[in-house]
Amino acid sequence: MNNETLKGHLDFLLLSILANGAAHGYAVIESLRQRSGGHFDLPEGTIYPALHRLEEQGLLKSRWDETAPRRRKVYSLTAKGQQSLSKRQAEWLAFSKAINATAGI
Amino acid sequence: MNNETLKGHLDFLLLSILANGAAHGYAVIESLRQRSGGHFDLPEGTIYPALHRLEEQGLLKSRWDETAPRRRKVYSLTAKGQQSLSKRQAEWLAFSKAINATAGI
DNA sequence: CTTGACACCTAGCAATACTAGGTATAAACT
DNA sequence: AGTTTATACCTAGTATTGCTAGGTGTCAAG
Repeated sequence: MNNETLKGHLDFLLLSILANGAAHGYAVIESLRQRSGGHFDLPEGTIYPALHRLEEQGLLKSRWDETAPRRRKVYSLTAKGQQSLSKRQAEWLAFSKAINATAGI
Repeated sequence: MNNETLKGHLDFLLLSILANGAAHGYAVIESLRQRSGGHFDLPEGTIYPALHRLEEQGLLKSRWDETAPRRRKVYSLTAKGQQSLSKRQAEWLAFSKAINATAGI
């Protein structure tokens, strides 16, 4: 909720969302909310800078969709982004396993 | 590893460790390493400030053990800490579930 | 014609794990 | 005897990052 638990995991979520197909920022927010069952209801000030970061790192690429009624910046995974996603998924599984083991769950 | 994935989850781990019995800081580091299967090999500069923070918040209490060959500051859970642990465990379960759902795992 | 949903953006804040340094004792090795 | 290693504590400063709080603009609905 209002704590810092998401830190370091947001990029993984964004890459996961975009692995299911290109999407613009606002739609990413909506997907995050729906697919997490309402758990991840994140403000724009969180998502947009994160998308910019990932693009700057070469994990995402974007294009402006001018055909839509409103201007939209559509993001999609690069090959490097796909690679990073696989790596991050493995890291997440190891991380959550380690937490569970440590916490005795 | 070297990323920020631990952020916001360390307190939960520390409370979990100390729920199994009082321990001093150096032993907590050792427990974290062992119980996580080597995944959490955390530097002292991470653990000591975190323990101080938790004590300041009233989740831990400490006493100096002078009987040991070297001086040791032994931490144990308070009632408030026990409560917080239960809450954090539920939050962790919800969080990891939400991540898995979002990532499609 | 104003409210709300859509759709983008950024400067600064707050929190936190970590780096890099420090002190000190006991055991083990050379 | 002297040096290294493991034990055991500490803190000032750094870097990253999610978020707050503001801003701009379009379009549909009331």
